Amino acid sequence: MAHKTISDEVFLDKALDMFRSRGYEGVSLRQLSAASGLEKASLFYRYPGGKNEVVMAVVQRVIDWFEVNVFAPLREEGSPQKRVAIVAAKLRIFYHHGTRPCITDVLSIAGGSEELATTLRVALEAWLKAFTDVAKESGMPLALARSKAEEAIVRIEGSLVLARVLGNRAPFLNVIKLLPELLTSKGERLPRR
Amino acid sequence: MAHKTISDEVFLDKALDMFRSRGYEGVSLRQLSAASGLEKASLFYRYPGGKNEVVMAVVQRVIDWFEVNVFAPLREEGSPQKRVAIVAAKLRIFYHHGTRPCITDVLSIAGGSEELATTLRVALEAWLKAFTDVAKESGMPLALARSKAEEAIVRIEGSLVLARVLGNRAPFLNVIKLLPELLTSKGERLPRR
DNA sequence: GTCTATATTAAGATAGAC
DNA sequence: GTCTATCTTAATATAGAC
Repeated sequence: MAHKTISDEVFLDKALDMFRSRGYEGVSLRQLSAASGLEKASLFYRYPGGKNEVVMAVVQRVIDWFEVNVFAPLREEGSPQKRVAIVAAKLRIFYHHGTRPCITDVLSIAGGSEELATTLRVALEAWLKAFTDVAKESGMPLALARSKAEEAIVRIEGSLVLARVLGNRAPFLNVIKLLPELLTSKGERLPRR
Repeated sequence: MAHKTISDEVFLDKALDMFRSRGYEGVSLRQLSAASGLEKASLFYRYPGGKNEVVMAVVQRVIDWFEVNVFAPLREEGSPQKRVAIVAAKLRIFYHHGTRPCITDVLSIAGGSEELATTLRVALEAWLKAFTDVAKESGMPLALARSKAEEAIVRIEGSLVLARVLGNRAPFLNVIKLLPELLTSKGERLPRR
């Protein structure tokens, strides 16, 4: 086999793992080439925009994953508590139980394109809105729901930083466990509209 | 003036600002040269170990700042609440009211030396210990004090990530404001030993 | 659609003049 | 103690063979 190939999905998963641990500036096309088995020229054939186009495809794949595994389940039937618990389990897996950084954190460090920064901002705002909506539905007034959603994401992001620096996953696992009680009011539940 | 010069303090402050916003891989010696007005060869004269030695000097300067402005004030006389409030104000300034990232977050992204990673871990553990000690002194049992200290740092780090991605400093300013009540028990105070 | 080969620019780093 | 000049390697990117 003189020529090697690799599916876009497998390639982007490898690229995701590299970008989320080393950042935009920390991943070179040579490294992407070595990890995928494809020559650099082949990467340019698939992604004519070069590294920026690769990282944008990676981020879009993450956004799609969040839509399916986080945003959609939060809109399903069932009690808000139950929906949040399901999503918490998904997030635990996405972050490999705290052993993988958040790509939004790592890629938001300057170096990437304006397009990348904007996409990350929009994606994080969507996450914030999804958490706010479920908290509101559990019975909280909007301002409180928004505040709890912020606190939840702040604590997920912050605990992943601690996990990376200290090698201690406990704070992350703790936040994931607390997520249902953090995001849903324990009082009376409002009927779903 | 054919030759230019710059004090170590001013140079390291410029370097700190660059490293905390762009990360280790995102700052080149050429950029450090341009920002300081010194040629690359002059930087190697001052820091023979190259970029790693520069970043280690930057980190040591931050550690020294924390010793003077965070750790020492937390050991002073006065109520724990008051001491934490003083330190909170210092931290607000260090992070430029939420407009500058945490260097521990940014530099812990892979790319730097093992020495750098170890130094960041030790520094963050010292911060955790300082917060744990003041929380314990305010009357909490050790396990609770440690948990509150973790939560405080998690929320500082996480809110700085949100500030960077969303351009919204409110969550950071909120955590800084909450710091005294987060880290000190509101009940009876134990007498200082 | 992947390859080899190459172009161009920038990276980290050093030698030696002043 | 800073400079100019240079070295070596690696970065992004493209041309053209297969």
